[in-house]
Amino acid sequence: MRGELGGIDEVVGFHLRLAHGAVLRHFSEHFAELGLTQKQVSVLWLTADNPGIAQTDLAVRLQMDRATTMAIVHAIEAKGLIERRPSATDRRRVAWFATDQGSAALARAKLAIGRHEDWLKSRFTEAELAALLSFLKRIHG
Amino acid sequence: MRGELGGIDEVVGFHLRLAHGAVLRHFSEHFAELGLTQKQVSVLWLTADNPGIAQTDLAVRLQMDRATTMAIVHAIEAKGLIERRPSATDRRRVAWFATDQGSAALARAKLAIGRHEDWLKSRFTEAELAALLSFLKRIHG
DNA sequence: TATTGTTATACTCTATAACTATA
DNA sequence: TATAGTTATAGAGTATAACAATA
Repeated sequence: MRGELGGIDEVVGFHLRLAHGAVLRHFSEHFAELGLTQKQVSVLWLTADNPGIAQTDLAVRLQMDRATTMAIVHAIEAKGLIERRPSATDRRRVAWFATDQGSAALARAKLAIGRHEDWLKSRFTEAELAALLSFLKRIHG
Repeated sequence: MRGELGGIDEVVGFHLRLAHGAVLRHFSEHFAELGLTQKQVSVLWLTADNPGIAQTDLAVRLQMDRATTMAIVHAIEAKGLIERRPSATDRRRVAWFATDQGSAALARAKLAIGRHEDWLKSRFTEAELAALLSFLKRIHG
């Protein structure tokens, strides 16, 4: 029944939070040697796949505030993994590109995330995985 | 295929993070007047449902570090929503109980969370919801 | 020796508000 | 007026390390 609440175990948001925490914990514990957080890898990955992307575009893709995006972009810029160039058409914008070092770091990160994803996916059949992915996309729009 | 990674959109953990963020954002934006975070409500709820629960038990149920649990427990203790009593059998332990004020706050929070959950659940059929819940539980164990 | 609660500390993520430069 | 980037600031959540009291 919708709209009725008994114990906290019935709350979908509760289990979503625990699941997210478990996955984040696994990533942090197993891939600390990467020197990159999940979020930093996301920004690096999106930048490598979309050369010249601006911070506002990254913010939209990652559903983050502009200021939050700044902090993450600047953290991986400081590591030398991405670099900025002025936009040719709009001088307010900054175009971001992965450096060679960034591409190499991303390749390493993808291997780690591949193992991480296999650990996560091992619980599910292919059909279940497709359903889960569809459900999650429906939640975040 | 497992073990292969193309774009970031194929990464389950990526969508889990976005979904979690979207739900957290909806809760924060719509129920700021509660004066309680999701996490604080969780602790209050578990305490009300399990009178005399200890911090370590809360930590296990919420998959948190003891120190992290402390911060949340003490925050809602400071609001007067839960109170401590020494354990009768083990003097190291603290037994936690919801106060009358805490029970009232929890009742209000449950109404808010009910609306929040309806917003979340509106995307799914009953069968899909059962599947989603099962998947999430499988992830966090 | 192990467990419970505690404190100090630090890092990540998140957001708001206000500012500058540009459109 | 609106947008892009920036900075300052603050709060929430997370974790590690070390300690005292108790088991």
